[in-house]
Amino acid sequence: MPLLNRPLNNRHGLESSPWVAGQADDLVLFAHLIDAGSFSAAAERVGIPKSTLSRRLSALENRLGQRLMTRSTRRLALTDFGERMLEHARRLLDELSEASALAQHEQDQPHGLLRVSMPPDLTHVDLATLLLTFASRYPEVRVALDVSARRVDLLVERFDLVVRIADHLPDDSTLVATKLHDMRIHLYASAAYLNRFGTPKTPSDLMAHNCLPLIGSRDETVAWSLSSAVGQWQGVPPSRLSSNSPATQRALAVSGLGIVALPDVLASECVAQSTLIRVLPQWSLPSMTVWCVTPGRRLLPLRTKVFIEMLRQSMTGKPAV
Amino acid sequence: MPLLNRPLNNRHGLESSPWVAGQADDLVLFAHLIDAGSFSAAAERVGIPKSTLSRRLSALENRLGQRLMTRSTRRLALTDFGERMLEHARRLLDELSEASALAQHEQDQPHGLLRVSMPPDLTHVDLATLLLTFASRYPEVRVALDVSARRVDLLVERFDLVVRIADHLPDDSTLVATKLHDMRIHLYASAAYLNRFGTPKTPSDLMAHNCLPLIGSRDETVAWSLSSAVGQWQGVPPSRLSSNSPATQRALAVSGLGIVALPDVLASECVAQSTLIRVLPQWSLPSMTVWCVTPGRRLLPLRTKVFIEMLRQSMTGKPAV
DNA sequence: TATCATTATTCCAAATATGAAACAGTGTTG
DNA sequence: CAACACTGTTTCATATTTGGAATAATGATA
Repeated sequence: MPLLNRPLNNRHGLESSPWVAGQADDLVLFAHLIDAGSFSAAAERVGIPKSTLSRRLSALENRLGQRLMTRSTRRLALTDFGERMLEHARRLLDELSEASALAQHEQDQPHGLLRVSMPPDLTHVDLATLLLTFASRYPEVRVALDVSARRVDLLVERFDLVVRIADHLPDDSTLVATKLHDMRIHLYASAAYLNRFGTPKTPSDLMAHNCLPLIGSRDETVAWSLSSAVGQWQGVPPSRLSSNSPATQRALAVSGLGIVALPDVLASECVAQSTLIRVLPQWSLPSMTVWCVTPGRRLLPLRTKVFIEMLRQSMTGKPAV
Repeated sequence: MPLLNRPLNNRHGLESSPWVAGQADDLVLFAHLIDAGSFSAAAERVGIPKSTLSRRLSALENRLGQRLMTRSTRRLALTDFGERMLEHARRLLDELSEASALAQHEQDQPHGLLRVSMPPDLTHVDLATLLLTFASRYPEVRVALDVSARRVDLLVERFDLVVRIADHLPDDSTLVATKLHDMRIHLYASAAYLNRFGTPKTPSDLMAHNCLPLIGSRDETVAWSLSSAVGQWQGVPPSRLSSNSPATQRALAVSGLGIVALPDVLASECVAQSTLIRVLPQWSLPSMTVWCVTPGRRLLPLRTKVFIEMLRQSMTGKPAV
């Protein structure tokens, strides 16, 4: 082991004392022992057998090179060395308790700063209401919401949660993608458009229509894959206008510019207002999935868990799986 | 388990957080990890394989219920929870370092208060010189010397060291008696006495002399058991004066009041000055042993070890066995 | 003074943690 | 842009630690 290129950024400037396995734990046990007054009492309080407690304190004394206390079977008397060591042990115990309390509180009550990134296309989620409800239900959580189409880096920007929309997400080793919602996608057009250009009866009829396809990340026009109980059809829809924003597509379709593929949730409002009409109602496109990307599935901050749950409910109307 | 009579003398008034094995240690490891900047560096600095470090930090996070940091293979980024936890972890590490430093210093340099109890009979040890030398050689040690004949309780009075004189010491499980020195005991009288009453030629002649026997703890006169190459003799010496203090006995003998049994070390000075003369020089009494009683043989404070060594040398002129 | 209730320690099979090497993934470099 | 150097994690035989029962020992009690 080269001593020369040893890292020098020690916080204390001094060579740090060598790590000894169990040292901190045993000192804490020592504090517990003295507080309890006897090995038996301390063992019970702490929840370990007294044999273990006895062995570990002997080991501690051996490592320290001195006795911490003189033990008769009936009485424990601190050595003066033990008395001085006890001060440190007590501070260790206190600090440990505070740390545990912090972890406990952290698990009990969601709080802290929740950093979320969302694509702008997620317009069918009523963000305003969602955030308002969230804020009133979890007053200790502040939310930093980033709405952008860019592919943010969860790690360097410290996001707790990134919402993505895609049919399939590349598997990342450190990140975990959870399915939030499956968006059923169907074709829609405005009544004005259909009156003018006619209503397609079969998928192949689409080739004679104006379509408003989604364009992918590399400007390629994505083909439409239609499927129904009858069979499948695939083709690149003829288009003169395309967009990478479903919200924009919807607006274009409402204006009567063509046939568009939209998630039901995004279209439902327009359908209710009759500004859009479903086209080829027996046929549907492959559903898109709303993903929720987090750093690891387990051990998420509580604020993240409750936010995800609220998102899921607002999108599906149902509680978690 | 009865919850009712649970001990209530918890220092915090609160129910103490449950003990988790390894928790304190792992938090310290966490502090080391962040200080080092990476698992590999921390593992090397701390002296454990990185696999162990990785496993233990995962376990810690599981117990805490949250991630402390997001790890890509190239970068470690603290969670904000981790950031808050780090404060506690750092304080734990600092406290542990101070405790280790205390133990280290304690082993390097004898210091502290040395509590010694001695019987007053140990007059042949030049205590003044001994203590003076000790004080100058180990300036960080203060000495509390208790000179008394009473049988002090090492444990409750917190003595580091009790010197006892006896032929045999009862075995105590928690205490340890080390042999410091064997005192040869012979008979002595003053020239004036021998001139007046004659010099005994055989042990039985003693029965016609004035003897100054030692009296035991219950005022019983202790019989003299004489032994020589020729044989053995035992008898209760006739006496009109007795004492429980060898120093007093010696003074009485010097004054010509009778024949006394004295350790050689106690008599040698008087013999050199011819104030005492050895009687029945072929015969000797069972030797008495100077014992050194300590709480346990190993893990004594350094001050105790060095004091015992100095005591041994001052009594025998030789270093330790 | 002898007995008793309770204490700390020791023993050893069973559970647990360890660590060298293999693995899988990431940012950098020529 | 591909090979590289180094990262954190996993694997699995090995070594260590654990804990229930037995032991040894003490102070209080009758």
